[in-house]
Order: sequence, then C-alpha cells, then structure tokens
Amino acid sequence: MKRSTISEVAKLAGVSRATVSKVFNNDEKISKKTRDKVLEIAKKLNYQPSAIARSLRNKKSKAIGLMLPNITNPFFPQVVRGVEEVALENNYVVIFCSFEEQFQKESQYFQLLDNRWIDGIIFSGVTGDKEEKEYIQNIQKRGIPIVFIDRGIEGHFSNLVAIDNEEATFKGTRYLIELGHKRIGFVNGPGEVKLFAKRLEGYKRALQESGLEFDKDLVVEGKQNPGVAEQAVKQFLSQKKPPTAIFATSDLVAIALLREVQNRGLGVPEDISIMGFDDVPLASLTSPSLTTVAQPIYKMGVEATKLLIDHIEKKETTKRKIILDTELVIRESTAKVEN
Amino acid sequence: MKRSTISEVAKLAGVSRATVSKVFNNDEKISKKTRDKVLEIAKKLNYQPSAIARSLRNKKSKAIGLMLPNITNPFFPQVVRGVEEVALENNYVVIFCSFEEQFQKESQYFQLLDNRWIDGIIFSGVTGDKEEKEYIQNIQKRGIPIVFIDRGIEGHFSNLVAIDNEEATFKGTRYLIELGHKRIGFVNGPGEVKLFAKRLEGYKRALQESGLEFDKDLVVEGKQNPGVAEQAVKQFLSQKKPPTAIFATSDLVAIALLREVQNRGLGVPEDISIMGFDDVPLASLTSPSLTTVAQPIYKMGVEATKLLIDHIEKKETTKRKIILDTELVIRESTAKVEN
DNA sequence: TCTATTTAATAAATCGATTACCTATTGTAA
DNA sequence: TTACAATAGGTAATCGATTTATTAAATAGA
Repeated sequence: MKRSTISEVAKLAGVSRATVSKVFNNDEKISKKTRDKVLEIAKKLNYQPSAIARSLRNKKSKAIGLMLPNITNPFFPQVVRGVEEVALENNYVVIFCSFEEQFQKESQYFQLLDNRWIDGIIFSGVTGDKEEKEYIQNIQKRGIPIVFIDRGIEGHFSNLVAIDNEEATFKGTRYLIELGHKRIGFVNGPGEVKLFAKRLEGYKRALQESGLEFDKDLVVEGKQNPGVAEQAVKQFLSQKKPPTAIFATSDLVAIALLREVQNRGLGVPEDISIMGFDDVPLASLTSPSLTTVAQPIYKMGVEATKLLIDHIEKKETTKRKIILDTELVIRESTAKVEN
Repeated sequence: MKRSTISEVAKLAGVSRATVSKVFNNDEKISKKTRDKVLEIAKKLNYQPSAIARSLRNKKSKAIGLMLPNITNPFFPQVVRGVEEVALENNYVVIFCSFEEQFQKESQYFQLLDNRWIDGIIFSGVTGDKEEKEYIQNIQKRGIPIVFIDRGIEGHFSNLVAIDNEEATFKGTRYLIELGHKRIGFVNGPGEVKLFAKRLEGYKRALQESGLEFDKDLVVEGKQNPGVAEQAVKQFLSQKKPPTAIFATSDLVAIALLREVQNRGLGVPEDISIMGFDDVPLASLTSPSLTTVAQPIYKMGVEATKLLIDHIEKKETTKRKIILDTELVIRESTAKVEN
C-alpha cells in the first residue's frame, strides 16, 4: 500500500494542495465544510503529511541529536528515557549517537547531524579535547542550539543541566563523618576534569569542617571503570591505618569496590562502609544495597530536552544553567563505625 | 554561518547543479578537471549535500528505527551499541524509540516513523497484542522491512535474530545437574510467551535426561522484575525439601534472588547456587559474580542491523531467521552441592 | 443597485537535491 | 572532408509539502 500524497488528497477532495496543507496546519481560514471533506478523504487514503517534505520546506527537521559517549554506562539509559519522553511529547524524534568514546565517531556524528539539519543537540560526556570544542563551536555557528548534560565546555558559556558536584560530595562525605568515620577513602575520576575537581573539593570541605585531616594517600583518581576499584582497595588496605569507609564518585566503581572488599573477607558495612554516587538502578540490587548520592538522572534528561526545545522554538533565547538537586540515599552499605 | 547549497557551489564553480550532484555521487562521466574544481569550491563553502533534500528526491530517509520496550533494562544498551555500530558504518542514522511498554507510545512511534519515511525497523519486545500485530503488518505493507530481535510475531514469518532458547536453558540446567543439584528452582517469564515456554521446555528436558522428576512447585513464572524474586524465594524456601539451586532466566532476577537469599542469611553458592541468563554487564560485578547463560547481545544488534540493511538495499529479499549461539559463563554463584 | 469589505480558496514559487534526456564538442574512420 | 560515435556537461522535471500574493465569491453598507 503506497503512501498517499497531498496532491492525491487534494484531487479527490476537489480542492487545491494549499487547502489541504492549511487543514493539516490548522489554518483558521478554512470553512468547516471543506475542512471536514479534506479530513474525510485524508482518512480514507490514510494520508499523513511527509515529515521529509515538510523539513525541506520549513528548514526544520523536527529531530534532535542525543550524543553520548557510551550507552553501556548505566547512567545513560535513564537520561535517554527523559530525553525521549519530552521529545515525543513535542513531536521531535531522537537521533541516537553513542560515539563509544571515540573521537572519530563523534566527529562523524557531528557531520551526519549537521547535514540532516538537526534542530538541536543534547550532549553528554564532554572530553575537553580541542578538536571536540571546535566541532561544537561550528555546530553552534550554524545556529543549532546545544544543551550539555553533566558538564559543559570549559570557559564556554552554554546551556547546561547538571548538579552541584561540590555540594553533593560534601553531603555524602559529611554523612560518613556523622557515622563516626574518621578515615575515608575517596575514589574519584580524573582530577583534570573540572567536575571531579569539584567533587574532591566537596570531600575536602567536609573533612575540614569536622576538623579532620586530609590525607592524599586516601585519594585514588582514575578512569571510572571497575579496574580502578582493585587498585584503590589494594592501596587503602595496605596502609597502617586503613580507612573505615570508602566513597566512590560512581556507583559502578562502588559496586566493584564492594566486590573487592568482600573478596578479601571483609564485611560491608561491618568492617568497611561504602558509598556510591549516581544512584543507578542496580544500586538497590546489590548485597548489601548501596548507599549513594543520587543524581536526578531522568530529570536531567527531561530538563535538558525542555530547555533545548525552548531554544529551538525560540521561546527562550538566552543560555541557561540549570542546577538540579541531589539526594543522599541511605541503604545498607554504610554503618556507624565502632571506635 | 549558513549552510551552503548545491546551487551556490554550482554557480561559484561555473557548472550546473547536475554536475555538482554527479561529482558527489561519483558519476564517472565527469572529467577530473571539473571534478577537482567542484570539490575545491565545495570545500571552501563547507558544502555537504542535504540529507533532507536527498531523502525527498530519493524516497529514502537513510534512517532506521530502533524500537525497544524499555532502555532501562540492561539487556538493551548492548543491542543499541550493535545496531548503531553497523548503522553508522553504512551511513544510516538510528531513530531511537523506547516505548516504555506502553502501547500508546508504541503506536505513536509507528506513525512517526512511517511519516518520516523510515527505511527499516528493528523491533524488540513484541508483546503479542493484536493491535501491535496490526501496526506491524501495516508497516510491512508499506514495504518497510522489519527485523525482530529476541522474538517475532507468533505465526508470522519474518526476519528474526534470536537464540535457541530451549537449548540455552537446557545447557544451563544440565550444568547445575552436573554440579550435583537435584532440586532446581526455575524462575521464568510468563509462560504464554513462546520464548519462555521454550525455556521451560529446555529446563524440563535437562531434568528428564538425567532422570530427575519435574516438580511444578519449583517453577515460578511472572513478569521479569525484581519483585518476582522475593516471591520465588519465599515459595522455594518454605518447602520441605527446598531447592539447592535456582535458575532465573534473566540476570536481573538472578541478582535480585542473590540479594533475597543472602538477606535470609544463606550463602551463595555454599547453601544455594544461583544461575542467571543474558550475561548483562553487571553480572560480573556482583558478589559473588553470577554464573549465567550468555546471550550474544551485542552481536544480535549487529546481525539484525546487517540483515535489515541487506533488505533495505535489496541485497537480500527473502526473510531469514538467524539463530546465534549462547554460551555458559561460569562464575562464582554456582558450586557443587554437598550431598 | 452599486461599491466596499470580508472570507475562502487557489496559483505558483520555493526548499535542495537527483536524473532522464538532450546538446555540444571532440575524436576517429572512411 | 564528411559521417558517426564517444564524451562531458547542461536542461528541466521531479520529489511533497508550505506560503505569499492573488482572485473569486459572499456579505455588508449606503
């Protein structure tokens, strides 16, 4: 069954193409009679205006690009859900671009999106590479709005939806301190990335406010994959005074820590408390379940998309930063320390 | 910086639009001289042919739809990766449609994809609803190829990429039997769904081949969310002769089982062995890590997309079923039973 | 009744590419 | 030199919608 076109509908309804178009665009200057006639025929022919033809004429694709470094990270599926939800409500389609942390793919996607006349981009996982920055700026020169999730480009004011990383980490650390922990291991992402630097600051501030000393041997930095957990546990447990709690700024790492610690015959939380960051869905499924600083991941997707669409449709023209609240989710992996 | 068009390139290069088009489509009847001239100008103007205009003219969107019931299920991100990988290689773009198990959204997406002249669809998570079937058949009547992942429509021969569910479950069950387990709990999805019926068959066959008796009280069926785990553990452990092993046909359920069992003070695998299904990424991160029947999830995405593109580009015209191999991944959650 | 005004619908250009068909130029053979 | 073929490039229609300017019809006003 072929798709029918506006011309076919027009002919059968005995009107011009313009009239059919107006009916489908709710133009008020159409009499009820012709309107009904057109809709009747359209229904009979199963006619839907072609989004492609519309795009060409309107210079709007009604599509947004969602660029992520790696869909396999359990953080992202929830972002995707939020983005999709809002996009669908507004009749946008989401072109999904997971570039697997490869710059080559990333740039390929930028090209692809550009020549598809994408209306806007949601970008997560800025690496900070010079080339990346260039691509992003080129896209912006085209007038294509971008909203960053999680982190933006250094020194480049742009739309951003994120959390207050310093405060969030402060909150988590303070909770551990309240439980009586005095030596707290901190497993963080690479310190060159601003977001992680902020988290370290939050950690330090909490220590300071409680009069605890900062010990750099209690900090491990590195790419946030399970590998870093092994290294951290080794480093921490070999100390004279090993930490009684470990705070990882990613649930994935925290879960790996859990495993490492338990494998060494130590109990969580009896011997060591562990705290994560993000609150990915599986944080509640581990044993013990994970105490963590929850990011409003789904909401970040939602807000980013709303902001993007507002910019696309010119309801909003100035760039905005939206900072969402985090929440401490207390589960089983943390406990009071016996002194 | 505005996007430049073929006409601008043509004018500046002193040739016709047709010539520019031919250059970009590698038409051989263009002299090296003009070709170089055109490319030079194109580069200078940063020209890229508009995918939108091309689509209209060619009646091909160079886009495929990926319809999933729920991106939050850790099974799917890997499918997505596979799909994207192949799509990008072939210059297709992926329109992502996670319909959150809501038929309303599902049908909305079918419409959306149809009027965007989508070239093909990869579909996972068939519910078997009559209405869903109707939508799918309408899409197919348009001549839009579909490839199903995991399960197709009952009694409807179509492209399918899946595993041999009976065999896979047989393999898993047999392994538990080899470890000496005689009473094996089985937590499965709803039995009305063919795929789960097949899995139950595999389980039964393994028991039978070893001369073990099938006990229907050892089978729990239900939607595969963590809730079912609680119910299953309750049911199993209240029996006179509780099972020494539990096989869940989903890792997510298996992980929830792990938690339930451990919360009751039982050790895994010392007291009870647990086996999962799928091999999602976090299966290796739990403690103990999960023995599971691995589905080639990434590969399913890859193969489905290859098959789809072959159909779109008419390299393949007959519908195919591709059955991929599963693999038993032995980790820590299963052990020999002491008799 | 005649003009002015409002309302409803149409004609035709346009968006940016592709392609079937045509033309002009050059080369080759007789 | 003439005839013909091969080569390179151009002309114009086309894909399916939207929109501006225009016209025709209906209504109102005097």
